[in-house]
Amino acid sequence: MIESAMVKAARSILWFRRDLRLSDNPALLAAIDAGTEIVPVFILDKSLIKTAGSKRLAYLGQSLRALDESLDGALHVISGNYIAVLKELMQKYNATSVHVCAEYEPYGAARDQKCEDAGIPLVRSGSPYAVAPGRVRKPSDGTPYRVYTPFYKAWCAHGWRAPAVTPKVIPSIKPEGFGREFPEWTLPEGTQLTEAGEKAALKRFKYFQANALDSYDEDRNFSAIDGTSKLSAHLKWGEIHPRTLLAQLGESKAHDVFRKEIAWREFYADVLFHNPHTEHDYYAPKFAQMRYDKPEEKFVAWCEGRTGYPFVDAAMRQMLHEGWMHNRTRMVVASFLVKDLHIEWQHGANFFMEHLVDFDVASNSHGWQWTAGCGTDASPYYRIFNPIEQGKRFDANGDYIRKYVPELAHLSADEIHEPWLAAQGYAQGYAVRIVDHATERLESLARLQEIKST
DNA sequence: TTTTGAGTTGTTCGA
DNA sequence: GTCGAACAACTCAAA
Repeated sequence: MIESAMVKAARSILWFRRDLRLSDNPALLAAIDAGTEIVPVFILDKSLIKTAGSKRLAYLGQSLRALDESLDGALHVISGNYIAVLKELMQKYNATSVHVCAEYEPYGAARDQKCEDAGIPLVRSGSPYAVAPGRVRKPSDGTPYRVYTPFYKAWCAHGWRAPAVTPKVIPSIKPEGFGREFPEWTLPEGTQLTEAGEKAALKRFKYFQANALDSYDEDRNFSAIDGTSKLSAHLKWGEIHPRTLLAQLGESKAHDVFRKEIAWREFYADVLFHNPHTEHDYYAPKFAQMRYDKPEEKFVAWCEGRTGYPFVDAAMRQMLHEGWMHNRTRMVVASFLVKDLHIEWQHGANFFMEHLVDFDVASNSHGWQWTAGCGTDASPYYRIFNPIEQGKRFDANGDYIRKYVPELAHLSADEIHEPWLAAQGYAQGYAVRIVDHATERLESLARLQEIKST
């Protein structure tokens, strides 16, 4: 009796990072278990703010407000160096442990290591994944997988836990006279983001389940259809956990395709965990030897969505406007940058990092590398997206283009993918093509030829 | 150790 | 318009 009372007298800190939710949160449960009271905190570290663009920061600000509301105003939000802030909090509240959700990507893993080196008693519970990076390995020799399909099979066979319970009562300490440094991040004029927070995430998942999940295998490719889950930002910030999603999936084709998308996120997290340098470097080193062009005027045109290729420009403007881009068009714009403009993937990846609300370092770096052909799967050298054909195939009516490129809104479905063939194609000031796709495709193949078997 | 089959998302050309 | 073949060679996983 006395002993358990003494154990329970401890206070614990719950350090939120990318797990901004209360349900299915093992670190929260561990923190409650470890102390009579918990101190929930989010730390605004400079390095976090430096790498996130205004849209991601605005989303984060919203998500923190939502988390604070569900904690009944108990969330401490503090600017400063994470080690200094944690030490201060531990002293102030006489806390003996700091509970976190483990992180595995280079920045997060290094940060947590620094905390431990500085004497912070971190207790890791759970991870942002159904299966933590490093767990799925080849049975033959224990090394990690480098190919997706066998990884997926092994990942399924490994399995995952059922979602954790949601605590009924969270005995948290409210900040008094400090710790309420909620950022006033505002959006650039004209931008519009999806709603942030755990409630919004669950609402979106339910909507997706009711309206799009059963036709996901087909509809997810069409950029004008709301056929994807749009859960990426919620997953990025941990407003919902992949376990929660997986627990709701069945065995149909459509459900399996969605499960595979979740597994892609985990595969790339695993690949980056085992190869931290591939955050910025080539997974296939020989691609570093290829001839590339410097990011100059054409790169700027790509960034601003005025390449003269309607599908590419619509996609880039969608990202600038919403902080999100459809999966299909992410590949199209990436292929265009790397194979039509011959610019290294890192420039595109950095631009995505600045503008995507859902930016995830593993998915981003390896998604780009897949398109560039230097990533994990041995991409056939001839896989070069045709931006015109992709538009015709996946946005046949041109609705997606019309929505984001008003200079083309007056064109019919037959004209909109090739304004250069339409009499009124440039009547509203649309940009002239910066390159010729057929020419640049051949150029790209020629440059690839130069690094063949080197 | 050797062998074999397979590898997210495409495009073009010619019949 | 539709359809199948061709487009390199290599690496990986597993038998």
